[in-house]
Amino acid sequence: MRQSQLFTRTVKELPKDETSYNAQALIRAGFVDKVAAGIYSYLPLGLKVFNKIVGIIREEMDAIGGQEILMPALIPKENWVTTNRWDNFDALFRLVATDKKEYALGATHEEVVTPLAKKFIFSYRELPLAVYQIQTKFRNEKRAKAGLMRGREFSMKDLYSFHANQIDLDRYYEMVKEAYFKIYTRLGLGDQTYFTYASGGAFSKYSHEFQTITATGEDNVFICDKCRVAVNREIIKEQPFCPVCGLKELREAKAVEVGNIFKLGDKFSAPFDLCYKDQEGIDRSVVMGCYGIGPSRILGTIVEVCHDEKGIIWPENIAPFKVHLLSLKEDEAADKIYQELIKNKIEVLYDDRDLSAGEKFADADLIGCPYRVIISRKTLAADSVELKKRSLATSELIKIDNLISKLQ
RNA sequence: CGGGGUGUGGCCCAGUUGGUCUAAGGCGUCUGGUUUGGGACCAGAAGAUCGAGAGUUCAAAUCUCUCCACCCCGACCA
Repeated sequence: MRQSQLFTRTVKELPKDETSYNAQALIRAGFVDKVAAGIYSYLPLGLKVFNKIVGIIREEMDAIGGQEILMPALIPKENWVTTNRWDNFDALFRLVATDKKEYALGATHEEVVTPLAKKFIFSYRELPLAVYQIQTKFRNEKRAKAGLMRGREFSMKDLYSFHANQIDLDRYYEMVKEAYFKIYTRLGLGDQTYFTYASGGAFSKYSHEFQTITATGEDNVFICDKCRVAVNREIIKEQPFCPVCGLKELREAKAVEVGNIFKLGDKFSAPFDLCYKDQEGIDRSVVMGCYGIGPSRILGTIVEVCHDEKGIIWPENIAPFKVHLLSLKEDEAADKIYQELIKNKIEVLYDDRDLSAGEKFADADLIGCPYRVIISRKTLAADSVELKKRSLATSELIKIDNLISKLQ
């Protein structure tokens, strides 16, 4: 992508009214645009990152047998009435159409997936089963805040699993847990993300969260460094202790919830009467689990975790481009290298704009591609380019002929 | 939802004891020129119903009322 053609540009001034780092950086760098409180547009750079996050999540869901579907955002009132949530779900966006029919925008999809499963699950032979979707959720949060961290419209991967019994749910639950760790590791959040014991909310008496440690997090957790697990402060009665080893000396930290997994049991299969026939021909309730990850919140979290005073430092797996190629008044040579990178399928943002070096450096630091390649009179005099990792302070001169192999 | 704060060209903002505001400056944009390894410089230009509505007044960005939006703290958060 030639930067001269890019839809967005960076801005120098911090956006007014945004104090969270992720909102400031993503808006300044042109990744997102705020439409209203908690409602954002994804611009070319931001959408590239978003799609990569979603791609990683999709691969790991497929790997544990999840089958991708897409359910509607517009959900009829009756579905919510069945589970008593039409009146009891505060954050539901309810709406009345001109023909007086009532709907709610999907805040979660148990009310759709359970009746859906009822159409295909009849026998123990069809279990277990897992379907997931990556979709936009709508929740009328009392207070949207912190950029992408808590929006009214946000993206969510929600996986739902269906089992013949609790034992099989427990088995699959562990598989999902492992898959989630793989996801966070691939997203570059592995080191600071903890499996966390939390309250079950309206679904069940307990649940597990994945919490990423960052100062801007909304949650407080107590970490056991020995077991690499955490406990959410919300379930602590008197003194915190590690639920795995019992240790009482735990480290307190701010964290953001980047995933949540629940054992639903028959909370939803019961009201929708989702049953199967077992080997004896007896009707039994399907046992369900649900598992969520918010790609939009993940995007904001990564920016909170991965940045310095100059801008974002994208983990390589999700960077909008692998390489930011800067031409310092040497467009002819830079054009050639740009074509060479494209030919070798290396994602490159090419700063071909007629701007001063300082501006190009500042933009490259702000946008945060993992590798910066500079072509100038100085480097060409040595048949070289300057290669610098965004995460490091040092740079090196390397021969143009060696650039591709160095980047592959 | 309770408390606090803020709304002025595309962006950041000055001005708010009513009067010389015909609204200043910076960024960005456009034109011309000089520059080119860390957000360069000179000259010129375009661009504003001062969040919206109502009111007070000879006179409102400035005062009053109502409403709206956004941010922060708290509560809530399936």
